[in-house]
Amino acid sequence: MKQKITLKDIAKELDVSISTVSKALKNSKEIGKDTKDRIKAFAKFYNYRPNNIALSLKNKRTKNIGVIIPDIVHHFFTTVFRGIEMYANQMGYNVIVCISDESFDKEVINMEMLANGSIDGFILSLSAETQRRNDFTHLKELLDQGIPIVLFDRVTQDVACDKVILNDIEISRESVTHFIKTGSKKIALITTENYFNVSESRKEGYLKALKDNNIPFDENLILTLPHDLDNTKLITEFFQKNKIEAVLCVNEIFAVQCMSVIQQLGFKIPDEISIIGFTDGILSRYSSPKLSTVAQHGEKMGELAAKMLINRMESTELVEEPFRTEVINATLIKRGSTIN
Amino acid sequence: MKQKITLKDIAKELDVSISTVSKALKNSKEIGKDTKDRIKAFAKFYNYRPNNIALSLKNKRTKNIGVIIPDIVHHFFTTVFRGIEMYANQMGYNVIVCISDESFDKEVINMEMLANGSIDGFILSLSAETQRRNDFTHLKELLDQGIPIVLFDRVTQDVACDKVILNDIEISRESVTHFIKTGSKKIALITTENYFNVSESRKEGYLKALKDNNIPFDENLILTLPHDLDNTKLITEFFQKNKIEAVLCVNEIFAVQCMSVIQQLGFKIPDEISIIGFTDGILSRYSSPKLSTVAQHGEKMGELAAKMLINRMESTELVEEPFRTEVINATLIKRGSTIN
DNA sequence: AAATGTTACGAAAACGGTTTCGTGTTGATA
DNA sequence: TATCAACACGAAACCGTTTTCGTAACATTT
Repeated sequence: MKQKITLKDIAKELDVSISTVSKALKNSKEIGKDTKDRIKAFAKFYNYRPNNIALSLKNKRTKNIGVIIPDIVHHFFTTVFRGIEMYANQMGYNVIVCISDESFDKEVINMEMLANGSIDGFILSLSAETQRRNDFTHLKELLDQGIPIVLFDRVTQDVACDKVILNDIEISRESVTHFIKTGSKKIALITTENYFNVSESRKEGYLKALKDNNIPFDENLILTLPHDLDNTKLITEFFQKNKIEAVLCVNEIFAVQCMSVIQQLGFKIPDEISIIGFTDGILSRYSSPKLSTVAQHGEKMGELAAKMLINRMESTELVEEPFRTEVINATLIKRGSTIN
Repeated sequence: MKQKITLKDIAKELDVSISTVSKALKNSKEIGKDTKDRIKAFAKFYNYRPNNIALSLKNKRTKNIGVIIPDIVHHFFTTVFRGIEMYANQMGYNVIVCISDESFDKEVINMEMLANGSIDGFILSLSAETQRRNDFTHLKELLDQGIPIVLFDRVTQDVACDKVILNDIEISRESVTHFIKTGSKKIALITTENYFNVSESRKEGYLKALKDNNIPFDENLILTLPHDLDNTKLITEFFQKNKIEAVLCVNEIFAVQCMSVIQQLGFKIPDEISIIGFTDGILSRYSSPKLSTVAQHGEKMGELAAKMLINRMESTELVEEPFRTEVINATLIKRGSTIN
């Protein structure tokens, strides 16, 4: 077993001081040419690499970013993560991921663990439970300790930090408007319980589009589904009870479930019923017909979040720049489940 | 801004030495009761937490695990990762993820970065390019430096370390046997280019099942598809040219693409053509009919990998235990795309 | 009273780097 | 020849812990 070589080893071997070795390897002009050459050659031969931990301790920065996401087995978060990882890596940062699993406690514990020196900053999307409890003291404390945070997608107004969000209101307004333009009037919304601010925003856009086009709002055309269950029955009843011409779903799972039900009931997609979902994932792309959907550009979102965080971490300004909230523009991808 | 408090701060404030503080907080009986109480109270009040970096430097272990996966936007890897994260977290480890993006260079660079002190061990699945090049010197060097590695799924015999794999051969034999038992004879295999040892294994199981049942192997019934393209045309031709009664696909994307094509061509699933895919992901569960598929139990695989790694890292044995290769038993989930 | 043991704490080294400052040896200048 | 930079390098502090070892003060034993 070849042990990793340290400055001390090199120093001893070449009979110079540790500081000389350190300086030589950084090409300091304090050190004479021959000494430098000797040291460099030796270091290269033994494949010397400085110890990251020692550097972190000395420099008081780790070049690690902490990412906390509610769920990794989820297309949107996965793409955001990929965006973060790519940009961070490119900038010489590593990414430590923790999964909060939608739990407040896990979110808190993970963040506190990482905050004790393991990372220089956080990127996170709030867990469902955190949003429900509306308790953000853990975030505030970390910010207070000078650890920068960037929130994405599931954010809150209650903490002052950088944020990246989707223009949920606007894009769902646009989607519903598309339904209306293509002749639908009875437009349904299938959503989740509303402690998610994103569901809330999507509903807001839905209502706005109706209002803009003088279509009366019908409470019965909104279906709220629990997460992760087989909702086939509820959806079937929903479509049997109501004469629906178009439906906006807040995620792609609901959307494909709808498609199945609708086809089962004998309606033609998109001629009789149009569908738009959220998240341009694998389901949307491989369903038949292919699902029209709102692309959330997760990768772009992750990249932007990472960029904002790294910017702030590396900023040398004495006065802190004001916090920004950046908006990623979602786009409506029109495929086979809508009349285009 | 509240700066994090250190042992030194406490020592100065309470007018004792740093060592006394350290010992008091660890409840050492070297320290008198009152001193201990004073220090503990103070530490608690100021919410003292030891600095992870300093601990890492001192203890020569980081409690971090490096995970290198080829692609995160991929159901199987995502579930494996979740398994790793859950177990690691539970054991007090954090997880640093790097995405190799199927690139040899990224795999090498990322591993070397992390190996310089950032992590205590690796869990990885080889990138496609690494498998193609058959170059594993980076792995061997790290092992040689005493850094433990656990390979999962995409492994190689060329490096001596712990491994976790799926019983690919057996499960695809089982799947094809199921086709045969339910009356199919003309059984196709849709696979990827074979530098993936997993594809290779699945093909082997396929062949074995045919042989066991005295069904002659027909080269024409194997379709090799490039990755990530729209393969609809190729698949359509394939089904038009050959009279096929059942098809095994090495992933779920191929499987749903097949389903679409088959339905388009007017065949009934599963009555005229049966399908089995690999990966029990979102696609399989929400297709119609629901896809019969091979569940790879990624989470279990990840958990096992993490367990093996942590075991080895924490082992105090002087003689190293021999390397093990553990096999995760995949299961065939029979749903609507097969006759059951 | 001397020897010994116990208690309660501090000094210092160590982990692996970076960086500031000091200094002995040159060679050039006045 | 005395003075002074410039050069080339080393000593030591520092980052925040843990841990070994030393020791002053007091108590106990013989």
